[in-house]
Amino acid sequence: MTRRTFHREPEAVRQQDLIAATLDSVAELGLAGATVREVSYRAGVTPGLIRRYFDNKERLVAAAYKSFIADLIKAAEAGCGDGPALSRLAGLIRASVTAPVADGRTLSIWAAFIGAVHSDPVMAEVHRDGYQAFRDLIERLVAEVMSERGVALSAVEIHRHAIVLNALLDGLWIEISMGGDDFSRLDVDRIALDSVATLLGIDPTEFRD
Amino acid sequence: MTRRTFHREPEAVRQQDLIAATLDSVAELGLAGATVREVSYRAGVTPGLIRRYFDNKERLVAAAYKSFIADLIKAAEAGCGDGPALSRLAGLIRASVTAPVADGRTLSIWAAFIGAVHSDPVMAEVHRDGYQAFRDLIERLVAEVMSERGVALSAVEIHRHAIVLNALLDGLWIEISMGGDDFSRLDVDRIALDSVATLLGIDPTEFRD
DNA sequence: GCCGAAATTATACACTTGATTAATTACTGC
DNA sequence: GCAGTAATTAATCAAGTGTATAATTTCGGC
Repeated sequence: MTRRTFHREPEAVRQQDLIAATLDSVAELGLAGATVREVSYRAGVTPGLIRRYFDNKERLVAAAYKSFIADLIKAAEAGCGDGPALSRLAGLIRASVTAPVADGRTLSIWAAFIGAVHSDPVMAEVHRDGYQAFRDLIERLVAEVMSERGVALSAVEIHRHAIVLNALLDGLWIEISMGGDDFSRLDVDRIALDSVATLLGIDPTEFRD
Repeated sequence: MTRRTFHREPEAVRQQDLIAATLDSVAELGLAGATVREVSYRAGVTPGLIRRYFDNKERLVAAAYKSFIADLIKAAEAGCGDGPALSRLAGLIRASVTAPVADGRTLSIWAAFIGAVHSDPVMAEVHRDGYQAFRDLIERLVAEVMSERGVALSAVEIHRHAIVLNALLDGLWIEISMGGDDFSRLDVDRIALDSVATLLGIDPTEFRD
């Protein structure tokens, strides 16, 4: 009747492991499948341990969602790189419609969490922050692109452009991640870039880099 | 110790009541909150009764989702009316960004269900069918609009337009339903119509009806 | 009016869930 | 090496879940 062996981990590592295990559970089994037991099993740990690192299961889930959103935005921003605003915007668009942002697992996790946003205030806050960050990023880029090209637009016009671009990218992201259609990566890039160019009144050939 | 009184209902009515109660529960409490007891309580009925009308709770939820999707598509199609293809497309767009299609409750229900699509095959099928129906509707309209205007496009070009339009409408629908921004209904209509017109290469003023 | 079939209720069961607590183990500082 | 502290396990609990079944009530046909 010997206990299972274990080894201690620094707090940050264990927390990260638990969050990763939570995201794995959510991706494969949905939010309802991310039980304390399932998560702890995937993390190679005992259920009781979760409570030492997260007050509630609710907190754990919220932390996982926060981490997920942060990674998503980080990946999108990384696609921007640096250089002229136009090519940064192109990079953002490409990143939004390509893995790892646009892929089945990411969509599954997003879909699972999004359902909890409405009924859980904590999740709602995390969601709102992340969403706004992405929209601000787009709006800033649009503004830079326009000023770079010497096109004078009012603040509301830029805002409107950001709304439309954001919607288009969201929609494309969902469509692509769902994988119903079978477009090659090249197609996806061109469709996204051409559409955004058209919406902004830019020559698509120039926009493709 | 007298039993509560009750009255019998025809099968179709009871089924519809249970589905409506399920959707209410899902809208307010999320999918996890739509327990057998909660649903039966809202339907003014006893938990056990559900089993007479639906084999599983899973079946009940799937039926609710199916009904929800059907109503959504019906509402979108109703916005089309009849007449020239261009005005039917305009009607579809308006319907997509206006209540009851675009509103908080609808989004909540959609979000709650969408999370279950990945892990539940039955839900996946319902989802796929509804999604494809909407995309086909758009594709057909685009084709008609183009032929109506004497613009010759290949099948793949029309398909691409449908993909982009669908994405844009989905994205706008989400944004509007979330209600983060505060645009008036007029703004919403104009933004959606102008964007679609631009994407299709149509003069926006002509498109607004 | 009453009888029988069908709908509905009431109750109970087995299971899973998140949470709690005490016992044990691994590791750090000396 | 050793002691003490903190992390981890193990075991248990109460609450809530979906499901099953028997007891009741409603209501249409006669």
